[in-house]
Amino acid sequence: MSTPTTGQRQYAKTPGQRARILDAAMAVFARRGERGASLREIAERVGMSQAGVLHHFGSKNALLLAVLDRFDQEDQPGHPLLTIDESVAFVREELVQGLQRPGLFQLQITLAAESIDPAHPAHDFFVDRYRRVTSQFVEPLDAAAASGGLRDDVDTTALAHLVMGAMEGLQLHHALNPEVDTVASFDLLLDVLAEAFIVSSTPDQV
Amino acid sequence: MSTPTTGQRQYAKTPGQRARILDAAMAVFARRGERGASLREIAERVGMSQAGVLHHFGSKNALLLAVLDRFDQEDQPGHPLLTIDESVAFVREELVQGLQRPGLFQLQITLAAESIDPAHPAHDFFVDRYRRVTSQFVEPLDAAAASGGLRDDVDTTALAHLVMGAMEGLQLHHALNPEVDTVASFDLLLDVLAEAFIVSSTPDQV
DNA sequence: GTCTATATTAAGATAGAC
DNA sequence: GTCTATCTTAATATAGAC
Repeated sequence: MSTPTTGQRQYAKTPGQRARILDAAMAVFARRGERGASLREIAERVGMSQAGVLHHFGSKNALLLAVLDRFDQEDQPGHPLLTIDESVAFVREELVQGLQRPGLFQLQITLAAESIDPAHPAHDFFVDRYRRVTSQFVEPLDAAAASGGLRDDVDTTALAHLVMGAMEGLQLHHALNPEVDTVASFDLLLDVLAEAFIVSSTPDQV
Repeated sequence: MSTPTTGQRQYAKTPGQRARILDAAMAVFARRGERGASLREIAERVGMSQAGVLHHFGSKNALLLAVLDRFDQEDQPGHPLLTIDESVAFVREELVQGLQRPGLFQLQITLAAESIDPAHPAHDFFVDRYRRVTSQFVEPLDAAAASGGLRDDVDTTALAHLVMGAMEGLQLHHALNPEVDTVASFDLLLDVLAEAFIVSSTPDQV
């Protein structure tokens, strides 16, 4: 029963090829944006024709959605972020990783900025994504505030937006000027915030 | 001599029309990016044909450069920024203005992100721009550090990048989610930084 | 599955009338 | 100065052979 002869013939669309196309699409979208990227450039990277790429994904739009889907997974924390320490460690690690895999952040920034346009095919995705990521960050902050780990007069929402905004803005600057040390600036922010807002039994703890 | 009859006839290319086209181009580039914008959409806004627009600027690329030129001017401080207070007040005011003129910041973010691609026509402009804006910020910080207004163990470059990065990242988030209060988050940052690094004779001063 | 060939659409740019 | 008409190019997508 491994290859049914009845019913519609299921073309495997070999997962291997799909993955290779996704890799290439991710890189090209990251460099050129969705609007600047062409199926031909993606196809060229994979070593096939433009029609070959479309055979696997049907349309450029579907390919974009598949890329966003995978991006979302790669970007997900392995476990739920319950404490501030975990959240901070997670985003900081993302920043460090980003230095070695510039493609991931570049994809994020390039597509997110393009997506400001409500007519952009990834608009809804990014609107939703930022909502999710924000709450993922606000929740540990609120929990900490409730349990006394954080000064209780802090606007946790403003704080979460600040940290996320700084992270992304720094990445944008870094992409345009590699001299920008994203991690140094981000650590500066984390240190200052910790000093100002974290109520800690043992001092000097981030 | 107001209209010389000798020599090459100088078509005025009425400054009024040029300005109207620039306005429209700025708005459309801000919404769609350079790659997503079309001369036709710009022309439609002005109420003329695509060929009419090209008559005034020659090419889409030239139009883009004209837009960047004007953007740079509108964004320039009226006077040199000598102290930290002046610099901070200036960028904060920009942020506040940005809420009422979303087009300006949207232009900045959208084109800057597109420009990460070295092949983008505005790449050099933004690389240069970030260099300039950064030094405009680092200089007052260094001056303050030298004169004792700032703790002298601060990495002023990292600090400048942090402030600029936060500003832009917050704008990006705001563009995708209007609930993001850019000014609130930015003020949070400024307060915390001032508290941590500014050596002030009178306390509580930003 | 992958190719070549082609249909279709949309873009920037040019030519020439008015 | 502005228009219409057209050239040229490049893109997505489809059809059909292998």
